[in-house]
Amino acid sequence: MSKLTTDNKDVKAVREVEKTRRALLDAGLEVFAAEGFDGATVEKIARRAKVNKAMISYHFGGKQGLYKAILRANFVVAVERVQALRESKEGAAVILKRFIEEFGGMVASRPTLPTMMLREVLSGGAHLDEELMPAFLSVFATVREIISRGIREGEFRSVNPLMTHLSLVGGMLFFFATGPFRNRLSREGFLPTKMPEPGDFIRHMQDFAGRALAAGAPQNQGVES
Amino acid sequence: MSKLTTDNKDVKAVREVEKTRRALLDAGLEVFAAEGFDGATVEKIARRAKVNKAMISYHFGGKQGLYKAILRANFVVAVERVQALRESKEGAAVILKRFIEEFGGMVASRPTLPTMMLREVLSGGAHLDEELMPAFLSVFATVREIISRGIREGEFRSVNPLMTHLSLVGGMLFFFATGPFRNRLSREGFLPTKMPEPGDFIRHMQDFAGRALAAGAPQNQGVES
DNA sequence: GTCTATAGGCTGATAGAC
DNA sequence: GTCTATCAGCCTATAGAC
Repeated sequence: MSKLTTDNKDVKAVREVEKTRRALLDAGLEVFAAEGFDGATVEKIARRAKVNKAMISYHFGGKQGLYKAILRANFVVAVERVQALRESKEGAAVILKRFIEEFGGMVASRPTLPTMMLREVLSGGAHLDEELMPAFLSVFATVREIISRGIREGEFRSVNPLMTHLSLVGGMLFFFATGPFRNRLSREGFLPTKMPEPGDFIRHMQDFAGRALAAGAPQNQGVES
Repeated sequence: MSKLTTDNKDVKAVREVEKTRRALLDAGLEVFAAEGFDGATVEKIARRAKVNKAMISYHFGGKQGLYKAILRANFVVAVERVQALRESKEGAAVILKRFIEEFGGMVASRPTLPTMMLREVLSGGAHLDEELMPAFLSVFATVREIISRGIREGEFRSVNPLMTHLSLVGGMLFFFATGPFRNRLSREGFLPTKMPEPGDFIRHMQDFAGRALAAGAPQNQGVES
């Protein structure tokens, strides 16, 4: 930041700085996900990051700045991974399965991300500015596009892409975001069932969506009302 | 509260009291849903209820007391409606459809309730004590029971009831809780599609789940990996 | 039961030393 | 870049008058 040229001393300094920035981004993701923007305190984040709390203002311009930086940093990778699916030449059904799998993989490395996304949507996107909103929406738009293409090409039956995408993404966000809650219930004996693993749910969702979207008349829907 | 016998003057007074209590419960539901427990302030709630903010402590023992009272008041009706489904003698497929419909109807009268439920789950049930937890869980348990019964009686294929219930309830909570966000997007021109009505989504979900759970092999799943 | 005024605690931000 | 000390603002809760 200080000079245009970079000597060895600067490199070392930059590395140190990046370390505290990274620590704050990681700790903030955890705490914001667990307690929400208002529930989280800068002191708790700093403590978890093992960094002085004044560093939050110094590096990110305050609590809100850190929050937005966290969203930005995590969305970038999410958007890139999903965007790649758009260019696949395979059938829509295959791409949809792969999207569900990608989503699960993304979550595996950052389990708290779906919680942040869900909180953000619940608040009406209160912290999404003109820069973040497009990235946020592009993930959703991709799903709708896959579905539309599947309908056009005859692989899927004629469903409403928006509602289908909402039930799909909603179900997945819910599953992953509520993991901690299920664990608590299991620990306290409220849920006797054995807990499903992320991989189990991925397969469940692929199967569930695949059958729900398959072209052709249903074989058995019980009763038609 | 003051006497065991009740004369006319008391009746009138009780009515007045119930009015402010009710106003606070209603206003609190809105504000807590929109901003979360930590984001909401007692002053904002009192202002919306057109009541003095000291009344929150007087009637509910504070912010937290009001919050729990809101959860309790709303869960009672939800649990009762869902519980009734449990005793139905009809087939599981029909009951499941009816549950989805009931859920939609419940939300129609209180659109902010799913948001509160979702926030509660995201926080790991931070505000659910020994009294509220069973009510909260009974709604979820009912869905699992319907699914299990459908499998046992051969109407549904052999799915994992917990994961199925999560994708179902998650999808619905997500749809209803994100209504305000979708409206914002639509207003700002980010979502060109026309907005789906609650009734549209109910039908979509009934169809979606019905096909996904139908017994028998799928007709077209694209590719089996 | 309702309202006003105020106490008391906590939180985010920053000035200034190193 | 990092840390300590401090401050100003906001928020919940309540004492006390009506």
